[in-house]
Amino acid sequence: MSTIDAKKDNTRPTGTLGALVEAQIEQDIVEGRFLPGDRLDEENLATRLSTSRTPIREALRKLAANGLVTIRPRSGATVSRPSLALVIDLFEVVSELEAFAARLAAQRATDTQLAAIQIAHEDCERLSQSSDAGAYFNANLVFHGAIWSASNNVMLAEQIGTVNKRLAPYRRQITFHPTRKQDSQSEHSQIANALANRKPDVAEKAMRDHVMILSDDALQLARTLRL
Amino acid sequence: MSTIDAKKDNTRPTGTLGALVEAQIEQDIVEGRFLPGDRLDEENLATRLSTSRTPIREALRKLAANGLVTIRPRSGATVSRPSLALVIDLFEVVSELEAFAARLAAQRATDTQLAAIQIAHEDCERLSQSSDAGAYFNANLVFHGAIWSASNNVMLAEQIGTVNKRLAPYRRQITFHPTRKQDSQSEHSQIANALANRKPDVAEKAMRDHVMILSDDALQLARTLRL
DNA sequence: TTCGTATTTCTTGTATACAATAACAAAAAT
DNA sequence: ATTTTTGTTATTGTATACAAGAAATACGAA
Repeated sequence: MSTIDAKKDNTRPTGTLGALVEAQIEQDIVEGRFLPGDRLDEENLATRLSTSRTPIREALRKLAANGLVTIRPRSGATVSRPSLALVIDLFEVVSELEAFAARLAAQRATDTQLAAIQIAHEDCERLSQSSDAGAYFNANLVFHGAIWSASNNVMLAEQIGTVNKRLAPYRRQITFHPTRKQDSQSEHSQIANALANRKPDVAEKAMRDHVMILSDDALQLARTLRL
Repeated sequence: MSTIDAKKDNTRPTGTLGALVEAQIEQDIVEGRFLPGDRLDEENLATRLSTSRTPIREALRKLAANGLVTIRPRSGATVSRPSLALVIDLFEVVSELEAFAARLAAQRATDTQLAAIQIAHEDCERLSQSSDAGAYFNANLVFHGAIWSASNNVMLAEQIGTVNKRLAPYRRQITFHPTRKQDSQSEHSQIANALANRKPDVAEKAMRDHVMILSDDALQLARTLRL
């Protein structure tokens, strides 16, 4: 995610310590080193990142505003653990947003952007054969991110990024399953095709279906894994 | 907004001072007492709200995460003043989200929820005649909020709320214009009708058109007013 | 043993002190 | 007069100290 997600945040990425701390904790959550429900002890984090509690607190508050962290007053912060109902809602929202991004991309993407999508798609194809699950996961993100970006709507891309971070733990699980990779790639092909031919309706529907299938599988997996 | 927007935030509304401060500043921005571009001096706010800088800073960081405030490192916080391009993008996103909410509401709203929408619509009708612009603005929010809520997707309602807060200064301007009220009400009628008859496609399209018209007018007004 | 209660400890919330840097102003040079 | 440079001021960023409350533990009673 880090590569494509150079989102123009409202606080410059570099410069202040708090921003670095925030980025660090966010990465730890999104990349699965902190799991949903994990306690985020301020002093603990402060010593681990060798700062005081102040930047930690500010980072945690910002992450809470984005939904990645849940703060119970006077009782501490934990990695958010949304109920199944909320996860379903989040997937529903993101499928609609990504579908809209696909539609816009079909209408507005520059040829360069379309080419980037195509390349990302081919990378996915290639890596779907390989055994490097992590690499495939990243390539997958690049493909989706190329489409968000090609929508040429900055706020839309930002929103999708935010929601997806909250879903990262669940998306991760499913993308790593080998059986899903096959189907996923064929769905990607349909999307890439529709975009290349600039068919907004087709692209939108293909993307919505793709994310909804992903959602169903992720939720089923989450249930069996008692996640 | 405050009435319908009892959103289940990740930090309890009451209890901590920081949360109160945040709510206060957010209100000041959304309700137009702080304008886009206004400087938000920490010490200033601290004395005005009779606390120390610490809760102020935490509140500002959270508001920045939601996009309402922009923080330039070592240079202070201001009320966000998105470029015209970004405002267009935001309207595009919110029109799609609200359209989706209308679709879901047509599919899933309980009869009680549909009744609430109907009542909110009638309140709008009544107040559109009156000269109390503020009251009409609020009734308008209640109508829209009733639909978000009737989508029965908590995350969708939350997202729409967040984006709308960022657009509040622009939406405010246009809703207050008398000529717009007429058209707006007829559009509301179409939406309310589609929902009452549970026609998802019609409701979705009516809502999207409604918000897009609002967007166009708001942007045109913003241009003439050099907002 | 188990439940309830009181006490203790530990973590968070708030205030303040200090350090660093950006904005501002004044002065000098072109 | 304008621009550059330098010094001053003011505001933010970070660390720490203290207060208040929640969680954990130990103790006592049933």
